[in-house]
Amino acid sequence: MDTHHAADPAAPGLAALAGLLADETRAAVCLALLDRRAWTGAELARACGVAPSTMSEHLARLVDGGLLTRERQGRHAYVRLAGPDAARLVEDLAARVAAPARPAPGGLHAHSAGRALARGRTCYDHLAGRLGVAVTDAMTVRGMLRQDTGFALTDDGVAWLTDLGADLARSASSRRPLARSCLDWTERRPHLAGTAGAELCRLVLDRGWAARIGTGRAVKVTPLGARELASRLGIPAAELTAAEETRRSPSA
Amino acid sequence: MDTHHAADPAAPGLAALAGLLADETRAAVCLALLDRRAWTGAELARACGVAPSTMSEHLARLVDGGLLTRERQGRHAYVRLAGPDAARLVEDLAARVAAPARPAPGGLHAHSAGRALARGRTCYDHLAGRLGVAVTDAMTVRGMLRQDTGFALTDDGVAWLTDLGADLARSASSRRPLARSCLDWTERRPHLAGTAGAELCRLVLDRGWAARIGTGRAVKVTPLGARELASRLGIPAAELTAAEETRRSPSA
DNA sequence: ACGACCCTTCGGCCGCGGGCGAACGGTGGC
DNA sequence: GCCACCGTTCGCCCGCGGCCGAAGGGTCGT
Repeated sequence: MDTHHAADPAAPGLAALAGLLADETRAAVCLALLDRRAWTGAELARACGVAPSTMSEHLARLVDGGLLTRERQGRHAYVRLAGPDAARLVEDLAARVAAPARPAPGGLHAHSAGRALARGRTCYDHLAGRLGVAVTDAMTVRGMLRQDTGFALTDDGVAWLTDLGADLARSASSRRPLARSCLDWTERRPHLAGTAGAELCRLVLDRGWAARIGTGRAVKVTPLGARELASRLGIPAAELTAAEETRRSPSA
Repeated sequence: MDTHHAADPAAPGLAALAGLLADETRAAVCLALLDRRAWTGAELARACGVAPSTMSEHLARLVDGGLLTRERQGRHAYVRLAGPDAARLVEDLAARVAAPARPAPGGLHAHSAGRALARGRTCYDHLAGRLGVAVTDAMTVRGMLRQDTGFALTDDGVAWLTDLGADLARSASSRRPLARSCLDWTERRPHLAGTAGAELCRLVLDRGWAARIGTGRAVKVTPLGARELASRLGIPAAELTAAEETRRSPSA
């Protein structure tokens, strides 16, 4: 008989899950896929600097582990994060590790792409960066979001989003929470995620209040969006455009 | 020059963090340490079925990675989870993997220790198991906790906990949230965590409303505790003792 | 039909790291 | 002072797995 000691039965599963992200290339893949787009193996191989065959094996492991899904279209095989749950796992772990204490001028975000990402981006399916944090802060100040005793929309917040045209019943069948906090890795501050965050992001992009920059995660508030959001949130439009690199305090 | 591609700079850190839990022995260590006690290396080595020298190396890696802290006392070196953040990381990952679809009779929790753990236990510093879920559900029904639009205590909930003697200002200086949701790995349902959950757990144990069974994580509601909690939560005491194995629906 | 392209499989290489036992130092009990 | 015990370090073995290039199969464009 094998000496099977009283170790927690969940240990093998936990180790297997962690093992999926324990490789630098696979971690880079999951981070890249946070943009919610479907990538081909060749694209990912190029982005990570490994051979297509190597990437193929990594993707097979990630798909097999349930983190990614693959959909074949003709001669292409697109891969994307399996869903909000998988995205959240990657976000959570990444947020815990990315501690660029201070994005000093000349430092990490000196290049324009980095600055654009810091200004505003999507975090899988919701808004992040200074844009996401600014909207979240404004909603908190206006009593739509309660962050002092947890993280939940108020009735006012639900009404505001519904007025805006958000379909908050969407995918309510799943156990995904309506509102949850997601820690921003540039701002180190929480912003709105969950189905409400996803709906808000969808609305903002659909109406042209913000637009994607290029093909990545970066988004930019449009003049129309700055006007509309600022008036509906009761804040100066400058807080949303945030052209300058100043940091604001949360204004408790 | 090396071919440094545009892979996310956070990838190495993410891989390193995941790598800490990507080994079965280290995963078992972290799960064992969820009981919030300080273990010696020898104890952990015995529990995991590896040599003391092997365990020593694992612990060194975990301490170095910031997940564990070590405190020396005489010829012993005690190790414990570094704090609520580290505990949360382990909890989150473990909850995502432990999917014992149905604790059928004769199945996973057939033995008495497993049944005791399913009834009630601590999850690092807050209550979990059917006990934790029952209290959380009761608080939700009584309007002390709002789960429909996120997860936050209501003003009533804050007052109820304060009346009970909870010191909710404790460690408010840190960024730890007052209330957050923690997914239970036996019940697959959320229960109260965060500083409020920790305070509630501390109160319940201090007043003898529940007592630890043996030296592990399992806790048992005392008759006094069943009376007190039931009357303060406005539910039948049977919901807390939960001697039988029935499952209740959340009663939205 | 042919070539181009994408993905996958396979064999081979190599380094990382988890495992052990032996040896060493530090602490406390006798 | 001696021994017992705990923890750590070291050398060693070995297997897993990340990496590549070569080869094969599938799909589309021409």
